[in-house]
Amino acid sequence: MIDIKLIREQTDIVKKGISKKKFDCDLDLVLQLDSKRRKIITEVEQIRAQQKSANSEMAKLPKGAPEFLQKVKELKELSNTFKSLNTDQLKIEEDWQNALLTIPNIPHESVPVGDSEDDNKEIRTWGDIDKLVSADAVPHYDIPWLKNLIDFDNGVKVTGAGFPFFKGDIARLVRGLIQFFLDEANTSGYIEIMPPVLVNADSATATGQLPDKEGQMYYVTNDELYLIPTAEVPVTNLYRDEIFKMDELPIKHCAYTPCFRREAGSYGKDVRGLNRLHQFDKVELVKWVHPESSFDEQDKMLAEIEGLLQKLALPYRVLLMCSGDIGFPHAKQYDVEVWAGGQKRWLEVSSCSNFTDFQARRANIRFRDENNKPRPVHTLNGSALAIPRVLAAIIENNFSSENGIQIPNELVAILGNEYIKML
RNA sequence: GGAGAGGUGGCUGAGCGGCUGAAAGCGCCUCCCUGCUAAGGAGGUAGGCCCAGCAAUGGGCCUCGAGGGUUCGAAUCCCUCCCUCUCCGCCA
Repeated sequence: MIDIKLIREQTDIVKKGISKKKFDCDLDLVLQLDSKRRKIITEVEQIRAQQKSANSEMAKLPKGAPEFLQKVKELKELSNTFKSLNTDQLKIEEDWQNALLTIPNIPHESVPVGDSEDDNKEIRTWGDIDKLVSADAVPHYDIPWLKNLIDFDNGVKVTGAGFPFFKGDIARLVRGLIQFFLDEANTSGYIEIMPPVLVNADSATATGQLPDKEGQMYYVTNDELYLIPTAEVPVTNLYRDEIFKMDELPIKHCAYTPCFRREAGSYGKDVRGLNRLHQFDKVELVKWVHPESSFDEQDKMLAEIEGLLQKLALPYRVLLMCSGDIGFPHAKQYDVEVWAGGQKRWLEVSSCSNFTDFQARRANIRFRDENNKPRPVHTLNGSALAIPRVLAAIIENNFSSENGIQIPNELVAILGNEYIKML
């Protein structure tokens, strides 16, 4: 969430910031509830202070003495006043909190203003689409013999649409990609984590999935747990309620997890084959950094992500997302899209985001600054990378009807074979 | 899943209705002493919120797993939930 003091003291800046995003929220309501809240807190505290001092006077009197009983009577009245005021206070604070939770993060000044994905800014491309991509390229879902190795039909039977089985060399390739991405992250100094894939509502709220994306997560009603849509959720929450020493920052973690997304309402042409699954594998990078360095740290992370695609020789482009297209908790976001030569389109394989202090405030993750005072850290994360679309790009870009699919050099060392042959 | 025990500050652990935001010890920080180290001495060491102030800071309120309840008053009594430990059962 945004610092309430910032909302109070620099209302115009905050208002201007959130108006660049596309989320419905009512800043005036927050401010109105905030002043009601502060007013009632002052009243309640006055009563409380009276109660406390009368109480300690009474404690010195002999029990049952007339003066004692007199005090009890006096305190009874104070107590009743307190209780009714306190009820009002709790209600106001709850409303205030809920209103505040619906306010999105403010976009950074470097974020282009825009309404939709059409306003995103392409900041660079890498690789030669004609040179790096096979001339035989076809969409991966149009390669008949691959249906045995990427088995959607049995996925439908066993679970439902969007839950394929990977088999044989494709299963091995998926495993190889996970290992390659984790190894690269380790080399860059990210400590590896294997987190739980179910989280509670507190965790989902802290990272911003709740209340914003409630309907996008699978929910286990019996135990009131959510299946994670990304490793970001459990990994960021690892340090919920922690206070770091300044010299402990930056903290860097990587994690592989399956990710679960209901993708409600996103039917259409983009969902074919591997392009959009309900369950997919992803390696995620998460960093906790000093507020002053977070945008530099974000650029470093982006470079690490790009390095992965370069090593796999997959052409890609980097987009700087516009204010209307970045997420609820985001201050700045880059998307990295790989070229899928068969479909002849870009597929998003990574999102590299700076949440500034927005998540840290919700999750109560802080560090001690120069004056030893706790302050929220900045949190960042980035996919490195989402596997199925990388897989799609490898299949499509490296395909030849003669040799099958050529495995990128970096993965040959892990998997042993250079090609996935036609069955 | 069943039976019992328990959840207090960075840690160990006392308190079991008012004088306890919390004894004592450990750890950590500052200072003193000291040829160095060790030992010793003095003090300090949770977080949040509200008010005043440009700020340093000061005043107040809240927090003893979470949420309810009893009471003028709860870390302390009662209820519900969560978690940990021990034993039994079950099981990768």
